[in-house]
Amino acid sequence: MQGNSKKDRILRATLKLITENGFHATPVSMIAQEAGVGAGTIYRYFKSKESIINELYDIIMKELHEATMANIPPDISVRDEFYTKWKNILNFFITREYEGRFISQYMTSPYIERTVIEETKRRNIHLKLLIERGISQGEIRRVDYNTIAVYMWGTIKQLHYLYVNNAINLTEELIDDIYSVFWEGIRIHK
Amino acid sequence: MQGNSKKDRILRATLKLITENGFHATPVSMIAQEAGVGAGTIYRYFKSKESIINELYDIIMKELHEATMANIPPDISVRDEFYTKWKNILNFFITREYEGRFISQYMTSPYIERTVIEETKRRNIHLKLLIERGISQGEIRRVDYNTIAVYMWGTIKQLHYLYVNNAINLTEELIDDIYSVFWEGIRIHK
Amino acid sequence: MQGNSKKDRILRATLKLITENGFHATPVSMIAQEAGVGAGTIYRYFKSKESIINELYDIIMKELHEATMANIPPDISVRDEFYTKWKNILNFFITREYEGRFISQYMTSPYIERTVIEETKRRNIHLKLLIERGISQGEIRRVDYNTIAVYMWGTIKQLHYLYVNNAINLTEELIDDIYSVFWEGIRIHK
Amino acid sequence: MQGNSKKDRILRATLKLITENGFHATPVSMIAQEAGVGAGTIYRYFKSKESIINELYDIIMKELHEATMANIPPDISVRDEFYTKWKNILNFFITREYEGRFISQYMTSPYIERTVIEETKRRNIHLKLLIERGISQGEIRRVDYNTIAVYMWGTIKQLHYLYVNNAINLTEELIDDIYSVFWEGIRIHK
DNA sequence: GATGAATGAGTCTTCATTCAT
DNA sequence: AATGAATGAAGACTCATTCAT
Repeated sequence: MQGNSKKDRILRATLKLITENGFHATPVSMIAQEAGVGAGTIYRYFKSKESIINELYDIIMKELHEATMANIPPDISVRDEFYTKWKNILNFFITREYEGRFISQYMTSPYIERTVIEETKRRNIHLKLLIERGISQGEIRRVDYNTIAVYMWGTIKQLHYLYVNNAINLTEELIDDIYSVFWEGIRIHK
Repeated sequence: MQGNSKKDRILRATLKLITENGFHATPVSMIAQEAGVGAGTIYRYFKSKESIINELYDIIMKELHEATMANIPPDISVRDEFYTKWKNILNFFITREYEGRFISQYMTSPYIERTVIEETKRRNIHLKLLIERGISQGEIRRVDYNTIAVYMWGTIKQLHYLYVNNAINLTEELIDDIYSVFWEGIRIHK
Repeated sequence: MQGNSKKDRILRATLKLITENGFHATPVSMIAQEAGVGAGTIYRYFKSKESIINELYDIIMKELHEATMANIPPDISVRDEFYTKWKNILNFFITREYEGRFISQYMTSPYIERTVIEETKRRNIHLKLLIERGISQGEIRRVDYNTIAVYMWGTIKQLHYLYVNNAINLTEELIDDIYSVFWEGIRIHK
Repeated sequence: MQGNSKKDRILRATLKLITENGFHATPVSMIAQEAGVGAGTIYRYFKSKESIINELYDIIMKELHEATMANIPPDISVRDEFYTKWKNILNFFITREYEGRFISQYMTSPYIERTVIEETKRRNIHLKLLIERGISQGEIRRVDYNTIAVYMWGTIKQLHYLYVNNAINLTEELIDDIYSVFWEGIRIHK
């Protein structure tokens, strides 16, 4: 999606316009114009307007996954791995403006095919492993995988929601304050 | 909205259909049919299709607020007040199927007038007071209000998201497990 | 139409609103409100919205006719009768703002039943008699009745058109200048 | 507007239907059908239904102006220039059935943008020059420009009105009779 | 008689998608 | 492969008219 192929330009145009205006306020003709292609051309690369969204969602979720896994050396501690991954995801949402808002908007939308739920689960396996490692190493309490997932994603999505609606000032202090509750909540207090 | 007036029937029909199909996949004519009124009748009670949503959102947020404040005796402990309110909100999301999904979908939508953000802030004042009480009574750590807000809402919204997408089995154990992380994360470990 | 009966109030409201806004920009409900009656009440007095127009047209044309015949003593000269009647009509158009504009707007409209053409002809008989008298008395040239009619009405309607569109400044000089062309054009130059 | 382009066909269809039925009794779908195009196609060429009218009015007024100026050799006499132009305009109204009725109907309508009034004034400059020439050459009396304008247009519009309503039989005799009153009224009787 | 809430047919307009070039 | 003109189905909304009260 970083390239300059027609398909990439269509995807980027869709991401930008749909994030800014919403799905129904973005006609295909507008996407075509922003992408610098003919309206008909879009239908060479995508079956329908909806399918652009689905492909976009898939790409962005892959990118999010990659970003999540960055800076995790093989010998990283449980504590650091949790922190690094949480921060990786948060950074993705905050720094990649369009992508972050796009995920928020379309995660709950009826346009996204329901297969992505499965896909997401599959991509979260690394988290399951991390939890198991944390428990077996006596670093964290014996909490459910879903519990961790709820906290990892729930905090980030809510933070992001407040951020894009200008309801909060996103300082390092606040971010660390928020993370600390999560970590204090799951770690074993020795 | 529980009544049988035409207006109530329109609101209920809109809530159901829009939650199930989305705003743009729900023609006004369909709302009229579900409500058992003529299409034109809708415009006696609402300025536009969009304004139905806005009124609906307002009503539901009021109901959510009321539900949040239930079962809070004056002499309740900080610990119990946190738990009760969190459970109240979660219960509202889980048991009021349409209302919960509606809030999730439209919280981020462009249809909702931006004044509701302020309204929401205003309604959350009780949470601010609770936090202050918890801190002054030495029950919880000195955490930011926004941190608490992120956890209260973030966990519930994510739980709800997984629930309506059938990604989790919502047992009492899981719910308590999830809540415990929050509470362990903010309470002072004596 | 000067009275205070419901019917009169409906007619007056229609005249005002329709002249200012046009037929299609004036809903029946607006007429009802202006008249201070219920919308349904209008249908006790008129078969349809269109029929209000037709009745209105009929009333106004009668009033115009009466105004036309004012100040004509039995022994008036041909010259004075022409002048007085022309001025009478012009005055009606200019001083009765709504009525004048109403006639202009609806004379050519498809809402007016075509029977009024006959009615108008019938009402113009006095003009035919005047012409005949003028010719037999050697005051005016032997011109066709239709010619006179074209001038009487054409000049007034065009003057009125320019007047309501603020295209001219309607001074006594201009009015007399205009009339003089007509009179000089038909009188016998002795 | 004589061509066979889609735009021309839309303009011609609108002229015909709107003249026969009136603006509000002519749905866009009907125009599309008469023009042999899809309803949506109309909006490629015109911003709105109203804008078709405005463009139409502009085109027709240009054509009327051209027709008015026909057959006027540079050395034409004042008398002949008056007559030729008057006849040119009358012929346009009579022979171009739709155009004539369209002008009559929409000259006073609220759909026509008010800028056209100015445009019309501008186009009538040639008449001003003719009057000045007539006065300086001692051919016509010192009458106001507006007086002449009232007669030129007033007579034609009234004649046309009676003609399209079948109230008169438009013979050459009548036409000349009518014109003679105007000319006798303004010329200097030597 | 009077009302005005209710209706639903009818209108303009948008826009995803097609297809001739 | 690429285009963009053309389409027409579909949608929000208005309003003349009806009818139960």
